[in-house]
Order: sequence, then C-alpha cells, then structure tokens
Amino acid sequence: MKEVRVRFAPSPTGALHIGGIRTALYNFLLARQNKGTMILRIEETDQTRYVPGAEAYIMESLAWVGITIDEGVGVGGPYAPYRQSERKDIYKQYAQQLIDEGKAYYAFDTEQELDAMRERLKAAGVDNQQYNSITRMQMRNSLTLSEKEVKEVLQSGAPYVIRLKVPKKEEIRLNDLIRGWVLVHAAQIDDKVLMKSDGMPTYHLANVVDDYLMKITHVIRGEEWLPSAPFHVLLYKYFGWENEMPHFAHLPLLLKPDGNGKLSKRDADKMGFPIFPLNWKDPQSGELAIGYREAGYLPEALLNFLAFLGWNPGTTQELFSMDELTQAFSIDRIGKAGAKFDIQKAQWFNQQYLRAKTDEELGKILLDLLASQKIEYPLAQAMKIANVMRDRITFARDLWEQGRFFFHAPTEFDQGVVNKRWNEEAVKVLAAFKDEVLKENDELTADRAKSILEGVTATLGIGTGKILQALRLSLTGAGGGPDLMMIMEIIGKNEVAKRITHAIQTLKMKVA
RNA sequence: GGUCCGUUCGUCUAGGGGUUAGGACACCAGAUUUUCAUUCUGGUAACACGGGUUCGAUUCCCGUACGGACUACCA
Repeated sequence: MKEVRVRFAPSPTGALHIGGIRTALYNFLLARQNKGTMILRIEETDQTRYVPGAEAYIMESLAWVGITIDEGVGVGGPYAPYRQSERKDIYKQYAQQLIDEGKAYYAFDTEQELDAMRERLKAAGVDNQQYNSITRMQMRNSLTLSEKEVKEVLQSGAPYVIRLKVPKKEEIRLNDLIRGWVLVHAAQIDDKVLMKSDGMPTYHLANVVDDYLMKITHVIRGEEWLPSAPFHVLLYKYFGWENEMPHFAHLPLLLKPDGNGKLSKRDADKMGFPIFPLNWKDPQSGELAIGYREAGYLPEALLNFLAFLGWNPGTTQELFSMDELTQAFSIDRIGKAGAKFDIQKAQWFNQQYLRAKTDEELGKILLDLLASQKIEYPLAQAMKIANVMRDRITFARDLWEQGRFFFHAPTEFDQGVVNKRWNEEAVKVLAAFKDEVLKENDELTADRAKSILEGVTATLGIGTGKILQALRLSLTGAGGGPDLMMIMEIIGKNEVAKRITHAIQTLKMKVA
C-alpha cells in the first residue's frame, strides 16, 4: 500500500481556531495509524492578510496539544520549501504549462470591468454572475484579444491574472470519503483565478500543485472547501494527475452553541469560552484572547473533546488517550452534520483528566499556581491538598481558587451559615476544642482532631454534628468544602487555634 | 438569488426495514456524605414534515421545510 501522507495547511492570518486543531488532529490520527507522514504546510499566498507571529502560534499550538509534525515548516523535509510564498516559481511554471496547453488563459479585466459584468448579468436576470464559459467571451482576455494584442498588453507590464478555462459541458464527480459521490456540472463552476496579478497563486492552484508534488494521499479539510473541490478535481485532470489525485474528506463544521452558523470568535466571547488553543494577542488591535491552555484546560482533555465533535468510535468509551484515538480512529465514522460546540462537555472532559492525575502531579500543578501568588509551600502538603480537592475541581486553578483557605485565614464569613449555625453552644465547644488542640504535643492529624472534638462535645454534652458547620465556618469562612478533619491536619494546630480565636472575636457581636 | 452539503433527546451521538430507539454531557429526584462537592440509583427528553416503496419505515426513494457552506485577484 502507498504510504499515507497527509497535510495540515493553515493560513497564518491570525490565531489558529479550535476547528483547525480538530482538522489537524484528524490528519494526524490518520497518519499515525498508518505509520504515515504528517506534513505542515503554511499557505500564505495572500500577503495582505499575513499576520506576523501567526505561524509561530500555529506551531506552538500543535506542539501543546501533542500533534507532532514529521515534515514541513519548522522541521524541513524532502519537498521543501513548505511555505507557499517560497514556492512562487513552481506555481508560475505550472500555470504556464496550462496556458501553453490552452487550458488556462490570461485575463486583463479591471475590477471595475468585472463589477460591470456582474451588474449587467444581474440586471438581465441571470442567476449565475460568473466569469465562465459564456461570459469570458465578452471580457478582455487572451481568448478574445488577438495574439498580437495579448503580446502587447503583456509586454506593456499591465497587470493580468491567469484563469482556468473550465469546460462548458462536463460532469465533474468526486468521491468524498465522508459524503460519497458529489456531482457538479462544469457550467456551475467559474473560471477561477489561478495566478493573481501580484504573481502569487490562489489557494486553488497552490493547493493542488503542492499536494501533488508533496505526494499527499488524503486531503482532510473543512467542509467550506467542498464547493470548490470539483474545481480542484478538474485541475488534477488538466494536469494529467488523475491517478495521483488524493482522497478527499470534507469535515463537518463546528457550529456555534446557540442559534446557527459557523463557530466564531464572537460567539466564543459572548458565551465566555475560549476559541483559541493558546492566548493570542492581536498585533493589530492589541486585544488579548484567552486560550484553552491559559483557561486551565489540559491538552489531552481538549483533544479528546475535539475528537468527539464529528467522530465517535461506535462504542460507549469516551475517554481516549492520543494512542487510543490513533487505534480507534477511522474516517468512515466521521459524521456528516455540523456539530454544535458545547463547552460543558469540554469541562467534563477536563474534570475527568484532572481526576486521573496523581497526587504528585496535581500537587506540582498547585505549587506552580502558588508560585504565581508568591506563596512557598511544601510538596508533601500540596499533595494532601490535591488529594482532598481532586474530585471537586474542574480546572487546575480551582485548586487555588477553591482552596485559598489552606493558605490564608478567612477574612469574611458566610452570612447565611453564621445566622444558621453560629450560636453560644458552638462558641462554647469551639473555645474548648481550641484549648485542647493547643495542648497537643505532636502535629495534629485528621484522626486526632476528630477524637479531640468528640471528647470535647461529649464532655459538654453537645452533639458534634450541631457545631461542625460552625467549626468549618471559623476555619474556612464558608459552609461547604472538603473534609474538615483533613483541613485541620493540613493547616496545623496553631493555625486552627488562631482561626477559631479570630472567628469567636469577630462573630461575637452577631450572636447577641 | 444560485450551487452544493446536511437534519435522531436541549447538546454530542449510537442504531438501522419489525428495538421498551441505546450511551454521554446538561437538567431533575432519591440515597450516601452531619455541609458542599464526589459517588450511587432513578427520571424527564429525540427519529423535521408530506408523499411513496413495503405486510411493516425512524431506517430506502422523492418532494417540502429548516439549517449550513460556498458564491473574491481570501484562504
């Protein structure tokens, strides 16, 4: 069997969108599964849209989620260069070949002339206002001008483009791996521009030429390319590359969560979730967009989530590592319909992956979080916190945000709990408990804390359950949280005593 | 407008001529947890519509509706 060669070919016009990551992932999985090659090609044939930093961003994003590139920009390879701007001469040569063979032609029409043509057709009630087999004969191009005139215009240095001469009557068919046979009549395809007046190729030419030269076997890309795919097939035909033509697979789109339409940055902002893998600061506006990484998502969780948007293994298993995805992936299990983006499911995946981490892994993550708060803390303690917090968090940062009380005594107390649970009985127990705790010689363990507390309540003849909330309140300021005894073990006896004392003082007035 | 693509619970989806139409997220309820979260158990909830074909259609075919993509010298 032929070696599988796939490519991810983004355009560096800004940050890589989450949908792009999914496209890259599917390509990557197919490559890995078949021991093939994953290629990164940068398609920046439009200089006006080029954004500095976008290319580096793309590469960093792919690296972060664990999609490794075998060949292409950044790593090199036998078909270099992999940046389309550096392959200008190649495209020119192929465009010339089509001209020579009469399959393409020069067109000299100005923008105004093109507009005028569309207006004219529109006014005449023609649905299809295209530059095509009919209209091209009324325009200024090498088909309508004499050979001598064409030569003159070319020599005068006037701007021109090269267009493909699409046949009038022909049925173009393409067998999409996801959608099956797609038929299009050539009459519905326009004479697309192959070479722009600035000497750069359009996507269509560059894409086909590169895929052919780079021996690409599978083109997996977004559905937005489906309408132009027949045109690409035609190009392969014109070049005589039909036998080398890659398989096409047009992926369903990622849709916005509410309403309809393609998922956009605007929707993401509106709904409050990231759309880019990494933070992205727009060099034009200076605006910062938060990325999944910075929002606290684990790369493996994001990947797993994305993999399931449009694909599924056909079993009930949902948690897949990259290796497992590689095993299970198959193009024929990709769905046809667009998938609405549901951030809640992404959060669930993140939760699952967070839980699967060891105390040590999670403890270290907490230490990083603490470092940014300028808090130094022992790993052994951080691991204990990780252990009690694990099942309560969705994001790594919740370790800090929901566990502040481990590091700072509460400054405020939940009023609802105060009203309900803070009373004289509780104060009595707490004061006695504090005294007992301070008498301890050893470090306070959870078990020890519990027996001391039970001793105190037994002596005073008050039910332990009645004052537990008050104790929690005094230690954390809130009415909910992880196991209270463990909290005491982690913060230590002196801190326990200090906080109880402080709470009794602060809340005294409120009882009366 | 035109061309192309699509349509199973709110969402991601499985399934496929005869099923109690399955799972997951979310949601709701109960149990456990003296709290909260977790966990467990249970529950609400879907084949867009109309015609065919067929003994039988959610499944196949055709329409309609709805949605989407494309319709640039952008990718």
